[in-house]
Amino acid sequence: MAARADRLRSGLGLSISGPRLRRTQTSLHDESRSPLGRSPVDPLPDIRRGAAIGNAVGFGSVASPLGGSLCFTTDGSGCFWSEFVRDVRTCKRALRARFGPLDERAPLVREIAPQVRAYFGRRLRRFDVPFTLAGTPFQLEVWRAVAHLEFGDLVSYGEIARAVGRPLAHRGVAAAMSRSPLALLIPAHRVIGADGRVKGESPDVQRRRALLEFEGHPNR
DNA sequence: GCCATGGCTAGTA
DNA sequence: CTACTAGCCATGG
Repeated sequence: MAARADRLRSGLGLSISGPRLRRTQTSLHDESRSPLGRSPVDPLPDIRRGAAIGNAVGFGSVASPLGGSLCFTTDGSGCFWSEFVRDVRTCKRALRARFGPLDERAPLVREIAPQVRAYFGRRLRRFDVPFTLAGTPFQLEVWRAVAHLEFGDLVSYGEIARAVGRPLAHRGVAAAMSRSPLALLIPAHRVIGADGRVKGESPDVQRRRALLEFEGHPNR
């Protein structure tokens, strides 16, 4: 398991990779072209919890320099959902309706929030947090591989496909990306087309572009 | 199982 | 550079 992840990490990020941790200040506060890509209320529909229900669901939010905030939820063993939202209150309301009371002081929340802040401050290369993911075996492998990408890395769908041992499954990788339950924490924005451009046409691409710009890759 | 649908790709024009 | 084409693949209905 670990061997594959390591192989992946060392093998990735070289072909299309660009500058790392370079300082680029951008006008991401501009709400007119909001990078959030989703309405404040719709992020919850497809949350699937992988673990058993026990304690209250943990909740955390961190204001983002891209606008809005990154909100996330945790259960006993890991983070199982994260998304950029415009309005935290609305998000919390929806989450409570779905999961009941939220625990904003859960240990995992206290562990993850600082990392998110560090990322926004450009002080974090890669998130190191436990996930509770529900998905097909293929999705889990792909998500895990992508989670190893670091700040500023760029790889193609095909490279991820090769990394998980399915050299021709690039389209499957794309599908898995679009279904990732963890925005930012699983850095799907670092996976782009082999031609070096951001793929897709949903409003979601704006957010990925904004994140890439934040990480030093303008004009993608 | 068949079919449509994508955050795809490499090749060709 | 763009446009089109024929492959390729994991899901979900």
